[in-house]
Amino acid sequence: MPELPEVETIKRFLASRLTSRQILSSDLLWSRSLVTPTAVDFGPRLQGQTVQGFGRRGKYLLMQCSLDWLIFHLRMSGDLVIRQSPCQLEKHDRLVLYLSGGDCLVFNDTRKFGRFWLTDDLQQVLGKLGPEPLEAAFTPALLFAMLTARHRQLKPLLLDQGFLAGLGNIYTDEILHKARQHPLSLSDRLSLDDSEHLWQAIREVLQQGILSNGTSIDWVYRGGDFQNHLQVYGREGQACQICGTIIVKIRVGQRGTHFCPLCQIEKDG
DNA sequence: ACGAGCGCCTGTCGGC
DNA sequence: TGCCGACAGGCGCTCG
Repeated sequence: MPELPEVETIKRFLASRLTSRQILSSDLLWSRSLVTPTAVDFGPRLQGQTVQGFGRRGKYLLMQCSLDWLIFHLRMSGDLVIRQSPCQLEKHDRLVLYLSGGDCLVFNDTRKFGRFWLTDDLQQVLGKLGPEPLEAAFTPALLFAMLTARHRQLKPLLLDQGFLAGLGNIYTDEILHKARQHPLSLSDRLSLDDSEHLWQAIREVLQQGILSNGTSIDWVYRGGDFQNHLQVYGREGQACQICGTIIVKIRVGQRGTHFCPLCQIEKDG
C-alpha cells in the first residue's frame, strides 16, 4: 500500500491530531520492527518527549519529538492509527505509544515488513534517497539529466528510491501510462520532450493521489479513493480508457507491471 | 552499473 | 470443504 500519497495522507491526519502531545509510555510488541536503538533503550529514551510535528520524506513518515525523530517506514502492510482511550491491543499491533490526553498512536503491521527508527540523525535513515518529486528542486531539466545519466529500464528505475523518492508499484504503473512510456524503455533513450511529459505525469499522478487521500486496495489501508481513478494497475484484461486496447500485465523485476501496449510503445535498444 | 533471485512475513484467492 | 501453491503495495542483500 503505502506510497507517497498514502504516507502524506497519514502524516496530515496525525499532524492535525497529535501535535504537542507528550509520550507517557510505550509498548514495543515486536522488537524486530525496531531498527535503532536497542529494544532495551527505546522506551526510556522516548518516554517524556513531546510531539513537535510531523513530516514526510519519500515513503518515510517523520515524527519530530523534543530530542529525537521517530521515523516509520510502513513497507507493505504497515499503518499508523490513533486509538481512543482505553487503548485495547489488536492483532498485528507492533508498537503502542500512550499519549497525554488519553489517546494512543499505534503502529499496526500484518506482515512485519515495516520498520521504525528513533534517532537524532535524519541523514542516517534518509541519506540515500533521491529527490522529492513534489518539491520545487525537482525540475524537468533535473529529471532529464537523471534519466540520461543512467541506462536502466524505466519501471525499475522509477521504483528505485535512490533515484526518486516515494514511488511504488501502483503509482509507477499509472505514471508510465499517463506519460505514454513503456515500462521496459531505457532511461537514456528518452528525448527531452519525453522526459518533460514524464515529469508532468509524476507530478499530476502524485498530486491526484494526495487529493484522493491515497489508494485503498484489499484489506490494507482505508479511506482513500484513488483506486477509482486507476487507468492500468489491476486492470489487466480490461480496455484502456484512452484507446480501447486491452491492458496487459507482465513481470518486470519481479513486480507485476500493467500497461497499454498501444499507448505505451517500447523504445528498445 | 545493472538485473535476477531470494528472504523477510501474513493473508487471500484460485485450482484441484 | 479442505489443502496447497501462487501471489501481494517494499526493500536489502548476494551474486554474476
